[in-house]
Amino acid sequence: MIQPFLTNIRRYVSLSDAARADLERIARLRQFERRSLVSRPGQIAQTRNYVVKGAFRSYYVDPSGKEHTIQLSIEDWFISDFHSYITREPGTLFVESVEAGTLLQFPYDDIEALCARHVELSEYFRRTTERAFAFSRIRVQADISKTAEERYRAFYARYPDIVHRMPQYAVASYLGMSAEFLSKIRARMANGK
Amino acid sequence: MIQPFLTNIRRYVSLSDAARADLERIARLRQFERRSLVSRPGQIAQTRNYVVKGAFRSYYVDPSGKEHTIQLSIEDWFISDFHSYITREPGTLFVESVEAGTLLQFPYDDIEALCARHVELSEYFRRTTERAFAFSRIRVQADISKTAEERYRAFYARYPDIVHRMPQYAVASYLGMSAEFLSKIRARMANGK
DNA sequence: TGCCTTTCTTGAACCAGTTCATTTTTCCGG
DNA sequence: CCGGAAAAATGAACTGGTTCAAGAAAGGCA
Repeated sequence: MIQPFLTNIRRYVSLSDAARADLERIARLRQFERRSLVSRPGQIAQTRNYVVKGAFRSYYVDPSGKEHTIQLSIEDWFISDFHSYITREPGTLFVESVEAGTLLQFPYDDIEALCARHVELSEYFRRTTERAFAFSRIRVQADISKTAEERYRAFYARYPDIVHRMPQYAVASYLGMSAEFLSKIRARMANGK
Repeated sequence: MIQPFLTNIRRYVSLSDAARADLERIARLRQFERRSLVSRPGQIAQTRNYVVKGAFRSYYVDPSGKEHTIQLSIEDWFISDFHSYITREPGTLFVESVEAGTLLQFPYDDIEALCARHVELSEYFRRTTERAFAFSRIRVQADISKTAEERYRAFYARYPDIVHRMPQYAVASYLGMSAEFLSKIRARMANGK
């Protein structure tokens, strides 16, 4: 079950047997039913979560009660309240399974200890986080001068599987528009384009 | 001149003499006049840039010619076209000095070699990037349900020095509003609040 | 110091996307 | 495979912020 994650790591660094054994020792495999909570606001996110199977999302409920989707993740991605995980402060996000699925969970303290012990793990997380950060910035930059329709089209073209597996209102709020407006965009697209 | 950067590093890891010496060897100190370019779209960002002195900003010029400020940095922060630096692809941002200032520049290949050689450097960049990523997400999340005026008030309360040192249109586009609208917000605030 | 370019201000018209309310469709659990 | 609840669609009224245009102030440099 840990194989896909090891494959992911090997795309960035070469993994020693010692590091692999240590990772297997700290990893916890956890199953989630459809629509169940991985973590909720107020709790400190204890683990980094790698998606082995399923579809997950994180969202923020603002003071007025509106939901804002922060992240959408399927197989071979991570999902968590990352700010809470990093700062060790109570979180602000709901993390939930959209479908039934499985997460590989890695506790914070264990990961920190392993990064200090194995350079390649430190390097793996350094590089992947640098990439994630760089790509999140490019995404913001690309979206900044797009209309809502252009954002949806671009997202659909790049991640059709995510669009199909997530509820439409989650996609809408991820793309920064109301559910109603996304519905109208889709209606427009279904007709004469 | 490299001292402030070393102090920054020591907030996260303990730095060996060997690593310190290696860092000093690869660092390049470079001066910039007011309003000069650090890098421009089309070029690959060759270095990580630490601000020793001055005020810098990066911005994107979209297809319609509109400027969007991506980052505002003063002393003890970094500034670069990070996506270009990480992916080694041609950049999309202008990086320029707002005031005369000095950057400490670290070439990509040298940093990669040093991170492989010294775990503490890998750990320093891993931790700081994780934090930067976590805080950038929290900022997006906090701003998502704020009006333009609330975003400006929050930014001004947290970074008054940045607001004073940067041109107002740069702050406006960093906060995702037009320069005209920020001007109106400030007029409103100057009057009966 | 004074000039000239850049930045900031102000006002009016406009619009992309929201909000609210209702109806229709989908889909899941029993 | 059916009943009910959640999700999606649709329409009408509205609004926070943009755009355009033009004048006032600021501030760097000769």
